[in-house]
Amino acid sequence: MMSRTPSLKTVASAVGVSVATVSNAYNKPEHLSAALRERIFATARELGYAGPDAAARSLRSGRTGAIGVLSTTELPYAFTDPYCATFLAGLAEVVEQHQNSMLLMPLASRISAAPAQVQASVEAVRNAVIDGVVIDGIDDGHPALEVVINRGLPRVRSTDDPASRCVLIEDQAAARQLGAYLAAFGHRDVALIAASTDEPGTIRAVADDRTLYPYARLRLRGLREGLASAARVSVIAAGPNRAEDARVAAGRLLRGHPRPTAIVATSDVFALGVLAALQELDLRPGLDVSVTGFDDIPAAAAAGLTTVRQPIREKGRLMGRMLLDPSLTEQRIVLSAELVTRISTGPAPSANPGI
Amino acid sequence: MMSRTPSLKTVASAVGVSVATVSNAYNKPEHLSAALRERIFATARELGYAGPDAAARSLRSGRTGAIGVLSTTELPYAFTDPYCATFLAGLAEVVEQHQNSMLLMPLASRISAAPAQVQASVEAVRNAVIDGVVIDGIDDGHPALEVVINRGLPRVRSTDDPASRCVLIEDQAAARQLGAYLAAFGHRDVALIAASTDEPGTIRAVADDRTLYPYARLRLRGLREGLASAARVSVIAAGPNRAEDARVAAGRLLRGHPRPTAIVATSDVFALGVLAALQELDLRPGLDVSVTGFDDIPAAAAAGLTTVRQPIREKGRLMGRMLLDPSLTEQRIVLSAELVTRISTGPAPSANPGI
DNA sequence: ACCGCCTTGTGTATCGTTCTACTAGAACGT
DNA sequence: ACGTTCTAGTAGAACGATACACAAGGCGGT
Repeated sequence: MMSRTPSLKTVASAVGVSVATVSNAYNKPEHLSAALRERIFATARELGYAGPDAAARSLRSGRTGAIGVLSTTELPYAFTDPYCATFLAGLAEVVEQHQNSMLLMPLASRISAAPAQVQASVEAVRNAVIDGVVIDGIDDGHPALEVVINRGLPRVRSTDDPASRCVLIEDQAAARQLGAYLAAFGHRDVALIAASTDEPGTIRAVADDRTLYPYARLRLRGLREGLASAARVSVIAAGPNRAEDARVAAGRLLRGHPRPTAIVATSDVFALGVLAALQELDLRPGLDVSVTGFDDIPAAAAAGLTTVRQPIREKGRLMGRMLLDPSLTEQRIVLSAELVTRISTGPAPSANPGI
Repeated sequence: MMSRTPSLKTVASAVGVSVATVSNAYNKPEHLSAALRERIFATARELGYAGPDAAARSLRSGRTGAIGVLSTTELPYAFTDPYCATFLAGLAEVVEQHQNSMLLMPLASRISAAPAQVQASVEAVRNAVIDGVVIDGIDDGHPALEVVINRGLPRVRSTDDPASRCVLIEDQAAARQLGAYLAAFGHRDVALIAASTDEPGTIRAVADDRTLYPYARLRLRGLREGLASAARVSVIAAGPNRAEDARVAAGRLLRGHPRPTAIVATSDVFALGVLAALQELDLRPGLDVSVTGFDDIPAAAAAGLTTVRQPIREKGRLMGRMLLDPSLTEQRIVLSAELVTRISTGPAPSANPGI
């Protein structure tokens, strides 16, 4: 009886009008008489026609009503990572206001490690039916980014790039301030626990910053500038942003000799792991060892963590607006970050009690 | 020079082969010689061709590589609400494994209140270029759900429905157990703070359960069954799931007379708000007033909250697999929930000290 | 020489819309 | 009567790919 799923044509011939008219009934209701429009909708309902096909409509009209999201945080962790969840929430506000949907695409950040996964994310971007992309923290040259550029999709990045519109947070400047603050407290031996594209669970000292996530890299640079020659910085790459990895990494650092007097983490999530490690060893944050984070997630205040506050949600909102709100024409917006000092930092312990 | 964005045809004529061959180069690389394939890719790169157009491909092939997500939790809160974030994380695991993307669509849960918003979400579902939909907690009859059904999209629901595949959690049974547990403790006057489709900030006593979210409704029913005739239940609808609203609602309840001996919340997020209200009034949870939640989010354990543990992440995973993994053929899966008793509950205070 | 089969590649119909340009007729002012 | 403008609707060409059936050539077996 029913010959496949009905299309515009089916409805058109059932009603006895042209396909264009049926199309207009859905898209320009004011361009045809109310009577006919109702007749069309009635027949459509009767035939079980659910409105114009989405793919065909996108193909012909060139619009899709969805924007893509590409983030360093791997999909399953995006929702539980406080930074990323806040960012997405800000973005979602704007997406909702503009009656769009958001397409989250899987992304392999670990370029070197998993070629098949990288290929998968390239495919995902290639096949994504979207009007534009918000790109949070992907390195220049990432194949998925290349596809976005090649496709000519409007894009907004959170990484400085003269070829793209972008929303930046003054990461590096804030980290510099943090470095100066620690230097003033007399810290001479600082360890940085940095998020990297290594497998979760990986913990290794690194000399260069190549495997670090872009944001971690900026923070390391800023920290070095702020500390200047006051302190030596050792860098531990500890996989993506999981508290557990930071706890283990900090445990090793704290048992090592000489013990760093300050541990800087590239995120609050990491810093909370560091605090856990201190507690296990009965060390007092701010007195025995200073600890700092980044982001100022809600849990940071509760833990008394010195950190750098960033307008994460606002960043999400602005990136969304750059894509969806034509009245926002800026090419490049810089948001400032702010050092928030709490009890987890203090003067470096004066001397090594062991000597 | 360059005549628009290049298409398959452009590349085909540049290389001197048919369009079908270029298409094959991308989709069935093994069906043509390596030499030719390379030549095609080289030319494509040269012309700035970014691979087959996503919309056209979806139209012709009928596949899109994305699944839709429809949730009662409004988009901006989806990421910060612990229940929803966990659910999405589980779903995302599976989506990533199957190399799909996920399309989050805005949804107005408040059917009655905002016709324009409802219309917007209907449009979003209509225009969504997806292969299937995961639907979490939407009521039968919601217009957006109707569109999904009409479009004939494969769907998985978390609400019992003989016409759809579904993954259920034994909400009601667990709530019944909770009711019996409270009854055994001698509670005679129980207040339920329930998530509703009211505006955030709304707090009102309700007689019927019509405005409650579907999950809240089930929990109320179970609770009533478990308490049976042992206690009277008053229901407060407190808007969507925000701790702050529950704090205010609980404050009113606790200052009222007679004061309920137990406050049941339809989620842990709510319950944490209730605990905050107790603290403000110097009341001791489990001694002066018993408090229970639902979900067993991480913060619940820390707060000593009696709650019902649900396999939220697993539910997300299973719903994803039902859509994407052909080897999972069940039509209906029921997951069990478990009562977790902690210090926030105890015997009802023996008598009203005022008398 | 002949058959079948594999490999590599080709034409072309088709997916279901929206867009552009156009028309028939009514309404209207002069 | 005539030109203009408006309304309600139409015809047919895109949009950019993939599916399907088929063809040319090489090659091995009998």
